Amino acid sequence: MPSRLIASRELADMFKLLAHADRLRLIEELRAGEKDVTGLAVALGLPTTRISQHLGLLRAHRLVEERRDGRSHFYRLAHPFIADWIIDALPLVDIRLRLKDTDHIDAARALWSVRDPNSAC
Amino acid sequence: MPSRLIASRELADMFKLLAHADRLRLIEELRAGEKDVTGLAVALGLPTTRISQHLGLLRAHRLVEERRDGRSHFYRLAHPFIADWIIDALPLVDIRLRLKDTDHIDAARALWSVRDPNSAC
DNA sequence: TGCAAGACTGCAAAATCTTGCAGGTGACGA
DNA sequence: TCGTCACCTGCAAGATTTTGCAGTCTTGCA
Repeated sequence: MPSRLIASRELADMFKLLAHADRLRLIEELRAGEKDVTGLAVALGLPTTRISQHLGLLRAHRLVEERRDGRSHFYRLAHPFIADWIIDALPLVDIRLRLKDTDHIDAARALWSVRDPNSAC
Repeated sequence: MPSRLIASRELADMFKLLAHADRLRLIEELRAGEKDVTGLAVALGLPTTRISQHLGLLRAHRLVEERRDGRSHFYRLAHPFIADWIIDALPLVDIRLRLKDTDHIDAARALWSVRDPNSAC
């Protein structure tokens, strides 16, 4: 099989993994550092079961790493660079929407770019 | 609705659009310049109907633009930057696979990065 | 040891995507 | 005008994802 085809499929798999708002928000949360499942569930306002399922996917594809401490499971980004790369896509979202007013994209960029994401909403 | 949530959803929509090997290959083909539907179908070895459907999606989200000339419809990338951004993700694919041997990813990077993609396979 | 907290997994229903096919539109040439 | 070429759209079957729920596992603590 040609390299070109392999690369497309592998890339598509990774895009598929990121093609869910919950999982993008998880990556965003983890950008600030490791967090346990309950903490993430509270931050996103979702049931822990769902968070756990998403984390299971991200973990299976080695985008996050797990550390256990007592009863808690702490997760962190395996490669924080991915968060920066996602931020790079914001201009494309902007374009895609063809907004006259790009304020909320700018706001989002600021939120994703801020040192401590939890200081803003 | 918070900006953060909007951005996640819009980003997820765009990732979803890119989460298909055929569509990634279309973007790759168009990186070299505009091409008509039949040309793309031949390049990818797929039926024109399917190509047309994929292009319809990409067009609806303004990732490609169309120009008609006689019976042919020529497509081009609305924002060629997207192809560069996709190339930036190859290291993540690499990591995701945790390959001992990254040769075929290197080969893919070379293919995506080459000036004229049609000179290589 | 018994119980509860924190998290994971399996499963099935619901939602979403993909794909081929049948049929339709507009442009070109005889 | 008629036929063909290049392409698009609608639709339904099939495949894949998402989601909630029930049940399980491990750890900490009394």
